[in-house]
Formats: sequence, structure tokens, C-alpha cells
Amino acid sequence: MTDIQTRSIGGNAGRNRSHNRRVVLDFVRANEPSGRAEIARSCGLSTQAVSNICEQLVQDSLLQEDGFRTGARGKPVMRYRFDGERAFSIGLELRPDALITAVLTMSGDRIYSNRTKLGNASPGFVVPLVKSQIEVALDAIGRDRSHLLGVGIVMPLSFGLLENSSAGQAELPGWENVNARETFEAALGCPVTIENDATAAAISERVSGVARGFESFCFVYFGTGLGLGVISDGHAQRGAYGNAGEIGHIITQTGGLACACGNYGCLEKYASRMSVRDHLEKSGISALTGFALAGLLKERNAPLDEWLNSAAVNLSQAIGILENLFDPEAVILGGAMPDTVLDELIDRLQLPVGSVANRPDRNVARVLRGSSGRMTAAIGGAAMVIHKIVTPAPTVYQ
Amino acid sequence: MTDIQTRSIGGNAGRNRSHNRRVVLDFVRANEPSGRAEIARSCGLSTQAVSNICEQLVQDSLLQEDGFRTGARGKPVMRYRFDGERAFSIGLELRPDALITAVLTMSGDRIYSNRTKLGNASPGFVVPLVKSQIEVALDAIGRDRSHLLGVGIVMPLSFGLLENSSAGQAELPGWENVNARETFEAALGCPVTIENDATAAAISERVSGVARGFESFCFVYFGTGLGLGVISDGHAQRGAYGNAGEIGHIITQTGGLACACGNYGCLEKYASRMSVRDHLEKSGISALTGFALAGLLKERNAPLDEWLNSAAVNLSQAIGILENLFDPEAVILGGAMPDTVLDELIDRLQLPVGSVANRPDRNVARVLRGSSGRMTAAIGGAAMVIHKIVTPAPTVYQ
DNA sequence: ATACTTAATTCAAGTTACTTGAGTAATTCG
DNA sequence: CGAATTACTCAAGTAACTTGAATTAAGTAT
Repeated sequence: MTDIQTRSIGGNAGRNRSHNRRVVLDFVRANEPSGRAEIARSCGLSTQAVSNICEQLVQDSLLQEDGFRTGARGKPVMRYRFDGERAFSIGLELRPDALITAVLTMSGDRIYSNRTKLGNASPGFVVPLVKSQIEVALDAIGRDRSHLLGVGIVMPLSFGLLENSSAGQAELPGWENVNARETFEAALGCPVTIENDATAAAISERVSGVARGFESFCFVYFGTGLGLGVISDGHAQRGAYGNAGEIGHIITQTGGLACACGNYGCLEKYASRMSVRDHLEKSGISALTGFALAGLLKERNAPLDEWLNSAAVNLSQAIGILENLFDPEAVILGGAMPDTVLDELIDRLQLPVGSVANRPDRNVARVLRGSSGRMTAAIGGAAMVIHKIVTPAPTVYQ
Repeated sequence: MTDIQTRSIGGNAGRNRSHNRRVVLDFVRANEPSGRAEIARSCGLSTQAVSNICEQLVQDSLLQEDGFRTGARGKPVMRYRFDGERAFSIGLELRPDALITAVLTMSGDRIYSNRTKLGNASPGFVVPLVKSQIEVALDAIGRDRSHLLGVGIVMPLSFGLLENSSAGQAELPGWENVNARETFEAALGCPVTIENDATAAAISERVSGVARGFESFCFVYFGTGLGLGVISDGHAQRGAYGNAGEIGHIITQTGGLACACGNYGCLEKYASRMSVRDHLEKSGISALTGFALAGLLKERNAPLDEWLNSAAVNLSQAIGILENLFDPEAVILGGAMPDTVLDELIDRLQLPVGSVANRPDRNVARVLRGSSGRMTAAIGGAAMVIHKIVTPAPTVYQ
């Protein structure tokens, strides 16, 4: 269940102001430190308007002054930085077997994290647990609760799909007909944002990772399967029914390995945690943890090497598809896979030459490594809250 | 060169006004007839603001009064309707060999079209020709010029790509370093919108075709190659550099036919005007026109039948990818291919079962046929103008 | 019929937040 | 050192919205 899309509403001076605050915040966050004149030029506002907005944002401790910059001609620029130290947000990842909690300051620094095993992921059990975990986190960080900006919850979601469809398997039992946002908001008494892991990770990357300053990019998320988060003009793409980004089941090998979804040659059969586990098990190796995988990579394990090659071939193809369809600033790889493995994968990619991403004027690599590890999704949950506060609506030109 | 949107800009009274006009128009179009008080409640504006906006919209002949409604208590409601008959827009498609002109009323009815052969597509030659073709069209329809809402121009575009990249080939000579919008706006003295054929066709479908009422869908456009237009939450997706939608070069046959882009098995080698032409030529058949193709289909031509089967296989796979990545309300096939051929193609598709589009609650087919024919792109150009006037930016809630 | 209730609309004033243009300040460049 | 350059501020001006009272035209109850 999702929240049905609402139609756009009209603007007035007040709504305009809050839009402009977001525009300015978003710009400063991506381009800090920056001066008012520069902000004004970039945001299409007068310097006077920006001056007023900045003054207010400083008062609200969302921006801070960062001293004068000299060296260029003209009057020295008073530069502003995003002030991310006082306010904070809480992110939780809900998996069938675990609940992970993370707290992030507005600037994206993790100041708390925790992992709790879960025997039961049903709403009746999880909702009170989330509530108590938030209390535990608040106690642990010892911060004023009034500075909590909101809660972001990451959980496997799929909306209205058939039993045997590609995405349906990971769904949490008991949540099929529950509006998760409303349920959590009622229980927690503060704004809640719900998202899937890949989108949350993508947002996290834009809030405080390698995608800072990007407006359009793709994030390929290694979870149990393989997910895709797409940010376009600063906003997450969810599709008509909320199921966008099902990259694991695009076919990269015509007539390849049989997949549970009914097709052959799905990307997920070649590039995912499941696939590396399956491949290693054929050689009698059981590597369930990221730590174990990183170890195997270090000792140049042959089966892992085979997997890496095949994963790289298939990922290259999928990345080519993403580049051609979305024309992103970059494709980011991250999630539940060790950094070293991701780096090795990226190293082995053979990206198509004939892609719209193969531009002569690139200034970032076509593929970047994002943040990874067990906490990625929970951190993403907290990042979603920040994103929501900072990111303005896309502009429609007259 | 186009204007690629990088980030949202701030609002002011004027920008706010034009947003509100769009919000009101969009609402009335979807809920006509409706009164000002109702509009105000739905759009989150005061009745006074709505009154002023409506007055202006009537003046601009975008709304019309539709008499009073009585029967309920209180003062009778003056109801408004969308006025689709008086205002109009002009669309042009610029190809290397032809310039096509079409005029659409706001309600999407074509009231004029024309095709002129082109020996020279350079700016110096084309810009004055466009200007004069518009004059010819205005004379032909005999309408008040003040009701011309804008001009939409469809032309092959690719931004900042390498020579050998997949999309670069179709580019018009002489336009590489020209800002087409600015050039045309300066010459024509009215707002100009520039877009590629696939996106224009997609927008056209939403304004007055099978995608009316859709917020998110994909349009696969048969042009010389194969293009993709993506509408997401009502807005066209263009990617970070404006090159999104390069669907012709996604690989649907691992190790398949060699493509000019350097890869093997690109979709365009199996499903495009080029590919059907190449395939038929192998059997000594030359079918350059849509009419000829439709004829071959009617007489159950064997080589065409072969092509249809192979095109359907590869398109099915590509559509599966679109569904999984974008989760659209539907995928639409259209463009320079006869309706009968498109219908036959759709008939032969074998869509993946394991796709997020395979929902039990679907109320439209997964694949629809859009408008097709020579005029499709020019009509799309005119539709872009309408779309721009009517569709507001999505609202970001606080 | 008459008075009351309801709801849409308008009028006029008030408010917000932006823009504009003149003026000031601080620095580099020649 | 003066000229040029750039950032910023002040004060006035403006567009477009909101507010609250007044007006209008029904329907409804007496």
C-alpha cells in the first residue's frame, strides 16, 4: 500500500518562501561553501531575497557563516555552509530477520547505530519494537527530542504484484495490506517516510555520499537480490505503482541461467549476494558474510574470481542499459557487499563504448562506488528525512 | 544544445502565478465543469486568487464560462470549462530531408498539416523556412494570431556525445553548436519548445491520445532508429545531459548482430524501420514507405513475417526491461510504422510473466498502440506546447 | 409571501516576499 | 594610488496572494 499521488497545489507567498528555502539549502549543501551572490545567480533569485533567506536559515541553525573568502577581485564573499550538527534524523531498516537503527545528523554523520535480531516481522510485533528502539537511540545520543526531524523506515516493498512476479518474494509477512507510513506515524507521533532499500541508499548517497551535487543518477544496490534506485532531477523515481527499479530481473544473457521469476538470464543470477553465494557453494565454499567474501578476495580465491568475471560482464551490460535509458551523471554501486569486492567489480567492468554516457566532457567516472555494508539501508532511511527537508520541487519552466 | 535543467530555481510572484495558472487549468481539464469555489478548495488557493486567475484564463481563451448551476443551496455557481477550440499551437518536425508542420487546437484536434521537402537542414536555411511555414499555416487556418500559444519543434538531438556514440549519427548538420530554442525564439518572436521525436510523441499521447490521464508511461518510437520517451509523474524525463531514452542500443541478443555503435545485439538491429528495410532487402524487396509495408503485411509476405517474429522477441525483452525499471502504467508503441504493422507486432509480443507490470489489478493492457504515421512527431511538437501550458510542477509536501 | 439559511462571489484593504536601483564596502589590478 | 570589480545593504516599489466584510442569489422553513 502506498499513498496515492495527490495533484499539485497552488502556491502563495508562504509556500514560495519554503520552496525557496529548500532551493537555497539544496544549493548550499551541494556547493558549500558558497556566497549569497553566487547562490542568487544559481537559484534565479535576487541577492536581496537570498540575503533574507540566508539570514533566516542561520537563525534556524540550518546554515552557518564560514568566514570571508578573498583572493578574487571585488568585495570578499561571506560564505555559508550547511549546518548539520544540531538537528538529526532516525533511520530504521526492517528485514525479515533483523531491525537496524541508525541516527544521522543533518550533515550526514552517523552518531548512533544498533542491530537487533528479529524473530517476527509482523506489524504487531515490529511497531512497538521500532518505538522502543527509537527511545533507546534517543537515550543513547542524549539529544533534545525537539531536534528530531523525522523517521525514515526502509523495508522490502512491492505493491499489488502477483505471487510469482519477480519482486514479490522478499515482501515481509503480515504487511501486505497495511499502510506502513500511517501505521508508524500513528505509533511514533512524528513524520515517517517509507522507502525500499535501493532508493534509500540512492538518497543517502546524494545527501552525504558520492552523489552529493548530482541531480540525476542511478544506484545499483546489492541486497539479497539486486535493486535499483533512480534519482532524476533530484527526486526518487517510483513508477506508477511504486515498483520501479526492479533491475535484478532484466535479462543480460539471452537464454542464460533459469531464474525463479520464470525467465532465463536475469542479471540477479549473475550479480548479487545470492549469486555469489550459490557460485561459491558449488565449490564447497560457504561465504555468508561480507567479511568472509572480502577474505576470499584477498587470497585470490579462484571461484570468486570466476564469479567476479561473470558478474562484471553482466553488470556492464546492465549499466549500459541504465546509461542509455536514464542518461545519469553516474551509476553508483553499493549495498551489502564489501568495498573491496565492489571496487574489484568496477575494475573489471567493460562498459559499452557506444553509450550516451561515453562523453568527451565527463568529469566523474561513469561508475562510482557508493557506501556499503550492513548499515547502508538504515543510514539511507535517516538520509531520506534530510532529503525531504532539503530538496525542492523540480521547476517547470514557463 | 538545449537547456538541460540542472536544479530547481527559486520562485517569485510571477513564477508562482504561472504555476497557479497551470494548477487551475489542470484541475479544470480533469474536473470540468467546475466552479471557482470548488477549484479554490481543491487547489489550495483562496477563492479570490482563483477568481483572478480564472478571469485571466478566460481572457486568454483557455477557459470558458459554462453557465450557472442551480439546484443546490446558495448562490448559483458559475462553472468553467477548458476551452480547447480557440487557442492553438504549431508543431514542426525538422528532419534532414523534410519539414513537417501541424497545427493543433488546445483540445488536441489537428486543424492543419503540411510537408515540405528539404534540400538543406542548416540553421541558415531552416530558420527562415520555419518562419514562413508558420505564416503559411496561420493564413491557411485563418485564426487570430494572438491565440497562438507557442511553437514546438521536434528535431534529432544529442548532446555532447562522441562521434561514434550510439545516438550521434542522426544529428542535423550545422546545428551542433547552436542553441536551437534561443535561435527559433529570436526568429519567431514567440515561446519555442524543442524536443526529440520520441519524447514529443509521448507527450502527444498524453495530451490527446491513448495516454490521456496517465502520469507515468513509456513510449517506444519507431523513427529511423528506435527512440524512447518516458513520462514520469506527468513530466518528461530527459536525463542529466538530455540524452535519456536511447533504447535502440540496449542489447537484447547477447552476441547478436553487429551494430554501428560497436556492440552486438542492439535492439535497433531487430526492431526499427532500418532493420525491417535491411531484412526485406536481403530478399530483394524494397519497401521504403509505410504504405508499402502495410501492403506486404496484408499479403502475408514471408520475409516480413520473419522480421515480425524476430522484432517481437526482441521488443518483448526490451519492454520487460522498461516495465521492470520504470514501472509504467503502460508501454506505448508508435511512430513511423503503419498501425497494422504495430498491431501485428503487439499481437506477437511474448511479454515476460515475471515483470512488475504483470499485476492482477491492471485495467489497461501492458502494451498499447499509440498514434503513428508521418505526422506523429510534428503533432507531438504542437502537443508539447499544450502540455507545457497545462501541466504544473509536482508539489513537494512539507 | 416572507424571513432565514446557505454558498458563491466580489470588494477593498492588508500582507508577504520578491525585485529594483541606488549606494556602500572591501578587495585586486594596473 | 586610483580605477575596476564584486558583494552586499538599504529603502522603496511591486506582484500576487490572503483576509474579512459586503453582496448576491439561490433554497428552505414558517
